[in-house]
Amino acid sequence: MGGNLEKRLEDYPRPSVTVDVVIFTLRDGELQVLLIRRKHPPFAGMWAIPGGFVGIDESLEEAALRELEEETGVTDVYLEQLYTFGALERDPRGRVITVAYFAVVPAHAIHPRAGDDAAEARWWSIYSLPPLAFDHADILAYALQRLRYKMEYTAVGFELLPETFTLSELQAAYEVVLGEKLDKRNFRRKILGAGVIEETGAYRTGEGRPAKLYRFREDAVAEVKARRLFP
Amino acid sequence: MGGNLEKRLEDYPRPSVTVDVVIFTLRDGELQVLLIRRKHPPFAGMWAIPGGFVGIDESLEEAALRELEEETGVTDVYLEQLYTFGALERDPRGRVITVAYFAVVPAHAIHPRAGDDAAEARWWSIYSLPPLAFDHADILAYALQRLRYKMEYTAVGFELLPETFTLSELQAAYEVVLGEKLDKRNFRRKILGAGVIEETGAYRTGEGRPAKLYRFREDAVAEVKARRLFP
DNA sequence: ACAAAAGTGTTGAGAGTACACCCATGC
DNA sequence: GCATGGGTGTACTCTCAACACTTTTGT
Repeated sequence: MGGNLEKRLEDYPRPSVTVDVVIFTLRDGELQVLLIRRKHPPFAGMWAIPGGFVGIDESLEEAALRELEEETGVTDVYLEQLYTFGALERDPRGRVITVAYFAVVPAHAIHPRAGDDAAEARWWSIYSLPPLAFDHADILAYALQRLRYKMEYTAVGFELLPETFTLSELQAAYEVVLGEKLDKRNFRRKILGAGVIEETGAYRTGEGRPAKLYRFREDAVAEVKARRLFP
Repeated sequence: MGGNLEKRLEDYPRPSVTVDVVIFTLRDGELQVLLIRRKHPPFAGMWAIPGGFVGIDESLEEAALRELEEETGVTDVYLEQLYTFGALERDPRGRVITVAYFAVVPAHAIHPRAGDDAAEARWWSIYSLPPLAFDHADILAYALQRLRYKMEYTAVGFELLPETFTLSELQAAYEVVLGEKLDKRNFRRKILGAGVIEETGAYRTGEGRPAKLYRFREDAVAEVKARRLFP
């Protein structure tokens, strides 16, 4: 800001501020989101994106991480600010601005749990969502669009997988999120050529020929060299 | 949100919320931003990004448009939400969260004017900025990065120019923002091939051969067909 | 031996990049 | 007629996309 003040902060009416965290994972071969069922009005009994009020002594990111930890028990995952929604009538109780985040977590190592204010918490396929409270359908749609975009141009995809994985598993993850089939040879060439993964030396056995296991290289700079519309 | 409540909104401490608008234009062959000099503490006398408190009865976008109009007198320009900054100590007066926007305006048709709370308002080259109040240097750096990115993959560049322009003027605008020289023949081929501009039929005369004037085609869908990192 | 999944190369098309000269006007 | 900026084409390289068979294991 830089605005009008010789008045004090308290002289201006203040809105309430919340964070909402759209949590994505890969489960049962589908892209899924974690939703909670609201215990209290407004929209009691309806499904919603997990979130809550920003404490006066915590930053936005701290608030988002706290909500994420409360709902899933996980820390140290991919979290990114999405957008801030501030329409006047988005909350019937009054003026509430929400800062939306999105998180990408690996399906294993998660124990979703209902918070104090949630009657229930569960994963939903992005293709069969229930009606959502507030403007949460808009938020979710926007988050999904952003995730797909990020998947194409960055390395977020790896956040969906366990630490080691086979190339077929990686390809399947990309196919699910992007919603399209990919060519196996082209996929392998491109991923290996990008130099963002490395062999662990181990193999995964099962039906058919054993597959090499790979891991994501933390030091890899996943450069996005996209063709530009202009010049 | 979806959080904890049977309590009322008023039971939670509320932060103050502001909007800040980074306003870019092209002037004197340079990319410039509009800054205001603060009249009141904190940071009185220091330069800052224009902004102010969000009214309790206006949406975030309405607040940003209002600030933009107050500072420049322009309406109907490119405006996009940038990021929300919410670190605890960013404002010495207390807890203030700011939703940053960035705007791109054509240099003509602007009369910058100081608002009530600003002693002065003027354009600054992005290459020689004064020290800024609050965390405004961070906000500005982020806005610049986003503008450059958008320039490459979308048609925001046209927002910097008047309604009609020559291809050389357009190329110069791109070169200034991107900070690199572009090849004339390649630039022309690509722009014309994209089908986003059309001839007006008129010419601009001056020194040398007259240049065809073009206008941006409103109906043009500036498709961003970028090469993807993955697959 | 057979089922199942892993792994592997080549070719044609399209886009990007580099590069140098002629054209139309004003003075 | 000359200075000034406007306008034009071609060759090489690289990336993308399409496509089918061999290899290794478990049963």
